[in-house]
Amino acid sequence: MKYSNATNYALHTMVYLIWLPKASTVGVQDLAEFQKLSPTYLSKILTKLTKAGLIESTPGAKGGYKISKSPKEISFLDVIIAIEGESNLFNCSIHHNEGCLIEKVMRESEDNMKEELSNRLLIDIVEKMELQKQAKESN
Amino acid sequence: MKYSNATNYALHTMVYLIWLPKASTVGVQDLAEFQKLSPTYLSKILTKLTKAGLIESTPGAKGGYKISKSPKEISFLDVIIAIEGESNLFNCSIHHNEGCLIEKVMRESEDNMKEELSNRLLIDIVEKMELQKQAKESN
DNA sequence: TTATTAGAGACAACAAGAATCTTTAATATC
DNA sequence: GATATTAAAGATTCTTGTTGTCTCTAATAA
Ligand code: SF4
Ligand code: SF4
Repeated sequence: MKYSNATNYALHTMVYLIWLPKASTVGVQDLAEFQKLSPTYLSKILTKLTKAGLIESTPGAKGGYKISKSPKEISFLDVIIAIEGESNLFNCSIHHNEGCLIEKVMRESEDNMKEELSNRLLIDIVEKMELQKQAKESN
Repeated sequence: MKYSNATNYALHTMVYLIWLPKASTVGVQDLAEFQKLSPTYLSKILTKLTKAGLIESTPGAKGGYKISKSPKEISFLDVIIAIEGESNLFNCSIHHNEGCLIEKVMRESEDNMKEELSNRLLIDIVEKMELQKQAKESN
């Protein structure tokens, strides 16, 4: 059990887009080159992010992607769900039993992780990165 | 991303073994029938649990499996690691960066889940199940 | 010695993920 | 309106890991 690579790529892309100057769009070509990925493959990941409302896309010349304005507060969980879907990690094999204690523990532990992931915003770590960068430059 | 079915089977088996009267062994045949599984397949799962030290196996006539005496306190996490291994959910694709903030968040959230899973003991839910059963019978 | 049971190995079936190629649709610019 | 540019969708292949079966070997109680 592990996250798909697509989730990894999506997180990197989102951080990059947030780090970018606002209102500037960037094409899938650049994003792919930045991560050493095939543009068509990354395109599918970006489409998922778009459908989840995390980024906006405009086709045509001078088009590309940019961060969706409305959610200035995009959490890690938002990105993960956009890629992995929102199904549970643990699902009962055969006879689903209402109020089962095994399931309860598994779900609760998963919720713990999701809780943490929903509280962590991408913008926070981007800001930290910029601080680190500034500190380095002032050396 | 989801738990493998093997983890599900392993959890059911462990709960069943703990629920069983102590020191009584049960063969893979019975355990497989109980879960509607092929014995040979379940056998592999049981071998993993044995190697992890969670259960003991004795071959030969009147042999079978029983819960390992020493750890009366087997956590959910123990079972999960025995099956899924102990690799991280999130691992960096290409250029691993020391002190990366993305990785940090992902690891911390995962640790949250594992923390919860390590605090939950199988024996606890077996005891709860027995209480539920008694309550039902006294009706 | 024999019946019984776990364990190991090879192997097939299947599903999901990763990745590429091709075609289509939308849009800014001229 | 024509054209260049760019996202989106579809089909398809490749790879990987899981699931499951079959067969053979090793250990052990009776
Ligand atoms: S986890 Fe509980 S509800 Fe799910 S299959 Fe097992 S016993 Fe049934
Ligand atoms: S998560 Fe961080 S350390 Fe890992 S590949 Fe991405 S940037 Fe590098």
